[in-house]
Amino acid sequence: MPTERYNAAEAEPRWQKIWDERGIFAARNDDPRPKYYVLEMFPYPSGSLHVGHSRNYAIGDAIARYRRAKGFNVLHPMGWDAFGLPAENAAIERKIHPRLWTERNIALMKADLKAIGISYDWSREIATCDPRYYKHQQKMFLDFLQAGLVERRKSKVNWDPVEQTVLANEQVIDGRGWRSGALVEQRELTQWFFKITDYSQDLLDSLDRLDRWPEKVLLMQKNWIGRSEGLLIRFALDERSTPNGENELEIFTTRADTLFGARFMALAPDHPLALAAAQKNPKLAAFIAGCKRHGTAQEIIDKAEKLGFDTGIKAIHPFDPSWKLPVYVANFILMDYGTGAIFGCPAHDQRDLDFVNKYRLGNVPVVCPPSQDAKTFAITDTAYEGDGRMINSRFLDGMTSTEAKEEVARRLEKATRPLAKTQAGKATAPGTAAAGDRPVAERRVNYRLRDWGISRQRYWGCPIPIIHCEACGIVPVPEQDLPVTLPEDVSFDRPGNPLDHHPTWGKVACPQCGNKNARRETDTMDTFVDSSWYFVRFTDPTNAAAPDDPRIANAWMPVDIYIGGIEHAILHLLYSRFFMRAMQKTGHVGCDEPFAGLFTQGMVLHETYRKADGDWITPAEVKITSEGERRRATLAATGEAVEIGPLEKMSKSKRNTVGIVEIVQSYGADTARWLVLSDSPPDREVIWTEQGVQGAARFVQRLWRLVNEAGEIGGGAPAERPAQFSSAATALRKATHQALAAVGDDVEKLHFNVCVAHIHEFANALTVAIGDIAAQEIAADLRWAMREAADILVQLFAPMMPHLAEECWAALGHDTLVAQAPWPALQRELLIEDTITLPVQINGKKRAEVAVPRDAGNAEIEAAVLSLDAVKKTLDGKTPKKVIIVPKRIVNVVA
RNA sequence: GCGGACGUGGCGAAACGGUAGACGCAAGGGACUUAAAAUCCCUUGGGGGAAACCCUGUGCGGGUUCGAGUCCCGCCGUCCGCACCA
Repeated sequence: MPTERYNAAEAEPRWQKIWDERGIFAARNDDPRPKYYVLEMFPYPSGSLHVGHSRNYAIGDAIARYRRAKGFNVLHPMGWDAFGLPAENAAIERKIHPRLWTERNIALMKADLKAIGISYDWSREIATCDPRYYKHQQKMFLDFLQAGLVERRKSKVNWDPVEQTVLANEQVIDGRGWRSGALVEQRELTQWFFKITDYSQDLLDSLDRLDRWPEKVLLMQKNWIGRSEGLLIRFALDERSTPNGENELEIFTTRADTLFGARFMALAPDHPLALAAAQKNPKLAAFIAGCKRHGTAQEIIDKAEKLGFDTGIKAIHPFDPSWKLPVYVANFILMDYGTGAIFGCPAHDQRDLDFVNKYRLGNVPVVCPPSQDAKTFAITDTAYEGDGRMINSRFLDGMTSTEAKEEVARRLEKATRPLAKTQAGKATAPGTAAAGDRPVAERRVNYRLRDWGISRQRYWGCPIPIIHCEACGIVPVPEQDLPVTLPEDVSFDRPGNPLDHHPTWGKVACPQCGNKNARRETDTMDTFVDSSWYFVRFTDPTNAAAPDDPRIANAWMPVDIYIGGIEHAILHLLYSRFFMRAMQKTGHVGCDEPFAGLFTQGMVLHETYRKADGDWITPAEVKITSEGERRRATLAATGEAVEIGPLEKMSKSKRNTVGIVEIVQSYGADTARWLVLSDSPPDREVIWTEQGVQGAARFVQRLWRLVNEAGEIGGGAPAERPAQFSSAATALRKATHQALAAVGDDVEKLHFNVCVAHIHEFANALTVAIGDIAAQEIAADLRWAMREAADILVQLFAPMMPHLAEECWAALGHDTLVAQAPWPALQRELLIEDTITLPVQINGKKRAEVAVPRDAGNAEIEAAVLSLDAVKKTLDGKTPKKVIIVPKRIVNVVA
């Protein structure tokens, strides 16, 4: 039968149009079937898509289509993370308005997503730069403010003096602004914060409930939150030595056991006591200024020498009033962790040891490692940071480190000292001032997690709905005035925030007192805010009155499977988890975890190509020739030699991308989708090669031929399932149902590469079956089995190659859509064999096989095994020591 | 520095503690073609053998087990995350 080649370029748009016209991917909120919410991280609309981007959409779509077939009411929406800096950069570089640039990119990328046939419910499309979206974000900001989850306070930021804007840490490269190249300054700015630290413990504890998240991500979040238990200790200061009579210094430590090894105290350069001392000591002031100049680049921190400055202040040891400790300002103490002050125990902390060795302060070991003799144990240039027995520690001697920590805490909790006259360092227990005496120490849990600063001095973001009034202070924009929309007429011809320069936008009357000279907040929100709740908005995307309808949101949420890159393992996912809690607290939703399941897909890699002059060349411009094992690349247009470079993640900068449009036009979307799902486990990297594309394209054609051949044989089959099947028909049916069982299992586990292998196996089996019967008269039962095989084969690959599947489905005579067909019912009885073949091991090495009835007892199996020639030969008449029979798996004879 | 993951043919990879290398790619041989493409068949971890088969093999060294790619301990290597976090 001459079957024409499958023409993807013609067929794919035709089926996309039919899906679209029939609206079959629209999810209804009132559908009674069980829900399944599958979501791929929405993209930033940077331009057009390349096949590297397509992988997470291909994964998500395979899941969505499979779940639909399994009878779920599937929500599979898509939108645009549309605010952000690149739009402003485009405005500066190309003189195009950020909104126009963004809208144009959305149109381009939407066309790409449609061209690969992802089954989205486009009726729910949202863009975060749409006032109909950010209006609700502003409302929630105000709700959070009222609920005490938003704070305004001073904070240190990286300030680019040329761009006149705040830079994120990752925008600071070697201490310079990534665009301007200007030396970045540390500045104090008043910023808005979301109080994510209110939820530190909850965000940590709840990780245990996220049993469908990758371990790696859970661990990264746990480390990021960074809980540590310790002791907050109030050291008395010798008032005669302090600049303004300060008499107390609070420190945080996790190693209270090493208190008798203390040699010095150290303050962060921006600690209040350090600043107070600097006022009276110009040399100290100069030292502090020097510390601030150092950037935050990791290389610098790594190699930076531990530097300190002796303030002359003396601290008094909590267990010995006569023991005075010098107070230094040191460059390695961070103001925003703990209290910004420490006691230094050099013998048991490497940084402290480096410090004392520089300033010759000496050390006293107080923890003796189990393997060492207390009498001779000494520390020179490597601190011992492990556990052991206490030495040189008075009443702690002989205890373990753990016991000593507990003993110190117990004693210092009971000890009290009068309330500080002048507090040095952070206040710790507000409201206890009236009580008079306070304990010298408190047990304290500290977290690495910091509050989330959301202020950005940018135009293209969600305006913060606040008005500053000289009389009333901070005034929320009244709800009826929301949204606060961005002005259209802005210019980007000078540095800084265009909203600041706008002649009229910032001027507004105070909603409370009517003061005409009030001013709008000109900071906009971090774009991570936009992406922290969009998944809720998808449940009710056109709701004009509220961010969502809690009844609808609660029915859909949480997202059942969220698919995206590992690069979002911390910030986006942590912020979203916080935001759900804040939305729950303010009555917008009823659950706290947004994503029940998470899947982080691997990158798509491609070779890189470079000309002699160093310019990167795109794969499309390169011609590859092979001479035996060697591959050679030339520039197709000129024949110029091109160097083949290493595999890299597809990226614009290395130009090693393959565009969606070009691949869809030359091979079809299904080929591309198949390739990115087939070669590697989806959480690992996959390599895009021309051979891979050709292989996938060949398989597309092979499936098309195979289905047509099987369909022709199955064409004359009876509608009803025959009562009896011949052995050939039964064998085919077994192969069919084995494939069905395996593929279903693979998709559930998201093992798409194994799933692909099983489809290949089934295709191979079907090819053999067709070859075996081609010449014979074909009985009705075999025809029926062949049609069943063809139908199921098509349904198995339909989630991954949906267009080809529709074309095949139609060719098989169906007048329905395979996208709407229920998943085939598995006939388990076909998976059960009457006789099973067990491998037989002798002393753990496979030596033979034995065929036994499925329900054979152990005695019967043992007898069969012992009668095997290979076994008899080894045993040589002796009785085996043991025969291990693992039911339906293996037999091991121990000789 | 701290934390984690991984290490299997020429390559991408499979393998509930139970027959290591499924499936694909590449390579080689063959069929069909005037020829090419497409398609189909065969071979392909290493070593031995005419063959049946045998030996060996999952980074290295130990251990647990009837049985280890898989579990435990110690090395070596690669990758990732965090990082002056007291």
